[in-house]
Amino acid sequence: LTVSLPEWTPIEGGVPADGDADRRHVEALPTGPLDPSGDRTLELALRRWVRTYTGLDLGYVEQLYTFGDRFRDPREHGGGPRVVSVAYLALVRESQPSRGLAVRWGSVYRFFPWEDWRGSRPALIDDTIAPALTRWIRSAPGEAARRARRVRAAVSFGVECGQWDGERVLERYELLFELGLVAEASRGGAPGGGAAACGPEMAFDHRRILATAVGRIRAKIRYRPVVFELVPDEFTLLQLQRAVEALAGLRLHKQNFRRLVEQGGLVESTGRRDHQTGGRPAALFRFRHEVLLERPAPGVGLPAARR
Amino acid sequence: LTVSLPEWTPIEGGVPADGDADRRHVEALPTGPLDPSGDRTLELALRRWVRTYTGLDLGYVEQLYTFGDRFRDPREHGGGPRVVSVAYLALVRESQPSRGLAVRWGSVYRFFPWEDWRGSRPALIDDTIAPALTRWIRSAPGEAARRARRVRAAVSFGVECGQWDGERVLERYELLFELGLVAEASRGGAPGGGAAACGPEMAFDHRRILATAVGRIRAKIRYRPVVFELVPDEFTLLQLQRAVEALAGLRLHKQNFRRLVEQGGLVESTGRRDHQTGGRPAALFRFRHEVLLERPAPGVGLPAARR
DNA sequence: TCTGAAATACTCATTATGAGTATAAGGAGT
DNA sequence: ACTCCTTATACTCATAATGAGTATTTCAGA
Repeated sequence: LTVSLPEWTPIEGGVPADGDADRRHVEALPTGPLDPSGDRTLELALRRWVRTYTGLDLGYVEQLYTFGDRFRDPREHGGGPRVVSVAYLALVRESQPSRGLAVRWGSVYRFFPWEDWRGSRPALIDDTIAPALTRWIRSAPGEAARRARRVRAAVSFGVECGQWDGERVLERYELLFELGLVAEASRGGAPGGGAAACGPEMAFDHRRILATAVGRIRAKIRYRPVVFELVPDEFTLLQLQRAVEALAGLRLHKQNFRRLVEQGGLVESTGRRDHQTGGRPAALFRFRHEVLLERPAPGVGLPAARR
Repeated sequence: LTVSLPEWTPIEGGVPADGDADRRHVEALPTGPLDPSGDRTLELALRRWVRTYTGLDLGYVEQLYTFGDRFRDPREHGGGPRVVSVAYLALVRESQPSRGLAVRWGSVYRFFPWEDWRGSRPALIDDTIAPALTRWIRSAPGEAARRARRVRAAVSFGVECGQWDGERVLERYELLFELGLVAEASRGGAPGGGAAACGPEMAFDHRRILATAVGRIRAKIRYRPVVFELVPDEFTLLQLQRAVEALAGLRLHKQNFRRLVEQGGLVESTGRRDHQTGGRPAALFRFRHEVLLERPAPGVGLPAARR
């Protein structure tokens, strides 16, 4: 699961001029201005922008969210205009932009180490986050506030009751922000100090945007067959499973995944096989587009929770 | 299921001046301008606007979608500015705005008669929509286009395979728009003529916005307990069911609904009973907030589809 | 006290899900 | 050719969730 990262720190409202090149580089999402008299729709404007600056022709695109808080661009403090950004989420197959113009791919989970449970429960949670949560709960003013904080910690991180809801990415990020555990928190007036305890800093509110995107795609995968945007036309079931796992941040039961996807009519065999697997060759499958006609919400059904 | 409708036709970017009062009234959603130097967040701006113009203090609010097509406000043709609207969806209990300042409630299904299956399969579908779809499919240029249209009709309206996906509200609206079956289609250059065959006209692209909202809330109800925003603090299970049915546009099996909501831990009895039911008095329930701690996605689980 | 109307309680078959065990089919090394 | 390692694939089985009923209870009002 990777995200496109420009080599330059984008300035909302424009691709940076050469004069900005020596500014401190902070990781950021690619952004660009909207030409009001330009494209017919926002989505077309986005596609054109991406084609221009990365050479990539986007396939699957969905509008994510519109971010319009005051001071999300700190230059607003100095009299700069209020910057409202309409964020889009695109799924692309390429591992590299076709003609990478100052853009590269980077792992999403580098910015959200606590979201990747594919190996095991991330150590960061027990080492850093849980103690900070406990302190935060204890330091609440009054019993009612303490209860509220306990509930919030439990819902977001599944402490105590042992539930982990993969889709609450944004809630977790915002809690960590308040706890001062993400680097950009010190900018916003929250109790800073934690510095880069939980992943590297991102420009402006871009980590919030990315958290929104991860949460959205994790939810979507359940009821729309969007994974297929991320695998080649022909794929083995394990490839498909790995893609789902990357999105969900979870390991899945291989046999059940196969049953789900095969008996659910999501894929059909091509008859060919892949011999690069290291073990028994795997059958190659393709997406069955007809499933869209048959079932209202054909997703890949992740396990509801982890205990 | 109702929607707030201003008595005036809103002008994007402002509450209408008195001079506009004699313009032709077209049904519309309430809209207002964003003061860039005003509220801290878009949501706060929305809440303040609604409080000012309707006296209503909104509870549940979620950002819906950002609409930014060119010419969605036709005055753009005459040199007007490009209007980008960030739409929000709010759920409110009141049946009337507290001090209804030129705003009233109206049924959503008046604008989407084909979406209400609570009684039975809407006659409009067989009488008007299905024949138009058939003509539209037949008139496609070439076999490939004809197949594509057949697929689209089948997915959206569940013709042939008999599947009805309640959440595809927007897809259906857009298809009817292309078919010229909604009144506002004639404005957009589509083959007009159908006039008000499928519900009354709405201003600008407001019916598209409303369709987006209905689709969104129908999806959301499955995995978040949002229905409770629409019923009193204490309610009978039938009241709750009626609220879900209004959103979903479907009749539900009463006994199974009870089982779902009761054994799912979504509600708890208050001990009191409602004697206004006409039959055996119904127990009054309240929402169990603790369920948010226990389950990751506590929705009300509608039946997947209708055959 | 009868009756209609709803609420509530059960039943039952079917399907979906989570977690395994067992077997098959390749490659690499001997 | 044989062994071993690795991955793919096929089954099994208990449990939970779902869809569709039937049966019973409890009220208000005639």
